[in-house]
Amino acid sequence: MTPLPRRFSPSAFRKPALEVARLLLGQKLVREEAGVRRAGLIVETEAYVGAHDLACHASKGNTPRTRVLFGPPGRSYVYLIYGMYHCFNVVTEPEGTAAAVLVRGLAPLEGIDASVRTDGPGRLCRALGITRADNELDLRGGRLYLERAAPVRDSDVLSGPRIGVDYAGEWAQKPYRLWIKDNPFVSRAGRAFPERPWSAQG
DNA sequence: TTATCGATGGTA
DNA sequence: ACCATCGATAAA
Repeated sequence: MTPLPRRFSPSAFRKPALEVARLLLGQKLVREEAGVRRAGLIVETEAYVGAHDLACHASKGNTPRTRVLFGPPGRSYVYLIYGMYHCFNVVTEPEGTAAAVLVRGLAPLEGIDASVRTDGPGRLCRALGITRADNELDLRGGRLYLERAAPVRDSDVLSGPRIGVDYAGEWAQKPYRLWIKDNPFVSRAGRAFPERPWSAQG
């Protein structure tokens, strides 16, 4: 038996963002720069399901910033938020369809000091050194990539509304935020909101 | 513990 | 003007 490839192929991401958001839970995000390797397990994600999703940046159209969302799956979408922080996404769906998964929480694995927090989309980018220079990267290789790691059971996955998208009307209420139950590296921002088991999600 | 507020700059 | 955030500070 040959071992399963640890890298994901782009076809793993050529599917609806909600499926990819589920797939990414328990997988490993790795950053290598100047011979330094930093990595963590993904414990919290959010799906931005397409241009019709008013919370998705692609709903503003194909612009210099959002063009990567309309491109092929399996690439990074990194943007600056509030002038100070970065958010890391994985582009999903076939080329021409714009969707992505935001990574919101990491459990530190390698090369991250214990005093550095990795819960929250801005903090995890800071911890790994992800910036806009990492936008539009093919996540199979190079200095930023995903690896197969720890499978997560459906019974350990919860879902709830996405954080910070109140402007998106009814889209703000959809349970497109997923996280690993009881994991300490899940941001606490969504705690006051209703949550439901992934198994009830369908 | 929760609530509020300012920092800071790309984007449209 | 807005923003897929964070950290400091205040109040309780």
